[in-house]
Amino acid sequence: MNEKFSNHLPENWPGRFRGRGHRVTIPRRIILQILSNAEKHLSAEEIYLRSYKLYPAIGLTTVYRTLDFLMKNGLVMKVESGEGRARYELVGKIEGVNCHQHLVCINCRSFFDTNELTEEEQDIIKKMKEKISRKYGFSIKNCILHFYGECKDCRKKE
Amino acid sequence: MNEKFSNHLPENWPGRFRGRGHRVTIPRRIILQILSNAEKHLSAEEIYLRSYKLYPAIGLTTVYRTLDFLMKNGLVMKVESGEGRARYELVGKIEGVNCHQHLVCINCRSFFDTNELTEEEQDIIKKMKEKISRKYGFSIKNCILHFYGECKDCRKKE
DNA sequence: ATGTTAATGGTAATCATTATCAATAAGGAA
DNA sequence: TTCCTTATTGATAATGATTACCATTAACAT
Repeated sequence: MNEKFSNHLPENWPGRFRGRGHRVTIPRRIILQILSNAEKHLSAEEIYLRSYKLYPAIGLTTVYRTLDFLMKNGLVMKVESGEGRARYELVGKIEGVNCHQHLVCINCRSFFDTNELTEEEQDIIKKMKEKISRKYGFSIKNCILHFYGECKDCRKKE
Repeated sequence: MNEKFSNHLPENWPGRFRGRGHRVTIPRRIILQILSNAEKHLSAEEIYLRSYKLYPAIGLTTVYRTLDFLMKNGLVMKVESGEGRARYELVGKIEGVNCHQHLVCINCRSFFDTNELTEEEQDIIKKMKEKISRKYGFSIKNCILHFYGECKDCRKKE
């Protein structure tokens, strides 16, 4: 199992929801489960297909709505990187730095997820986060470093 | 004039195009001009509206196609940050680090562009870029650091 | 067990982006 | 300069992801 994708949910997420007038529903459970087992970042449609296997009553609309809901509650991050559709990933740890890197090919749009940050680099980013957070009054929940360029295959073909 | 947005085009971009069987056309000139004068990152539609003022014959399709063309030729970077539409910015310097930061509100989707990197931080990112570049055979042309969170206004409203 | 209302799911609508294709114009050759 | 080839354009239609709508359902506080 890829360590990078072994994120798990915060201890008592159901409690956090119930306390705020939100409900713990089957779609929410299922989608969180799928995201926490995912081996890569999934698109809404991929999540829908996997949910459907576990719970055929689910609708695509609900998937979108649930992802949005989870995002606004700090459990999920939405990532758009030029493919024409968004991908979603679980935010494993609310506290602490969680900034990995995405490589995007500007030609074929292929997409790699990497995690090459040293501790020193994570630290720099953490400080950056705090500085910007203070300055703009933003409560930053997550970050991603996007690198745009040409992938190995596309470079060969030119 | 905001220093951050005073990027200008590489010296002889028309020559670079002509040498490769590409043509220097009115839409390409105009769109590059608009991007190089832009005070912020523009969406395709915004670019279209500004182009239209200078050259009403232009079509929206051409704007999209031209942006794509300029992107693949390393002059423009496309950025998607969860608004539902992409934004485009000029790549001022092909060489050198050019990694600024985008703040995106996961609630109202507002978008800020900042440039708070110290020289030390730019340096760290440059090294990261080179490391990843080597490891994955990617020719990285640009990067952006995305911070996701809640903006000042949305935090007040809760 | 019950009532309130948050949440769901099917369908239709929206909106950004892309495909198509005939017409146009950039720029090398004569 | 004029002509020819073909890269590029622009209008329209098509696509595909995401969102709006609304009647129905089901969490969960009481």
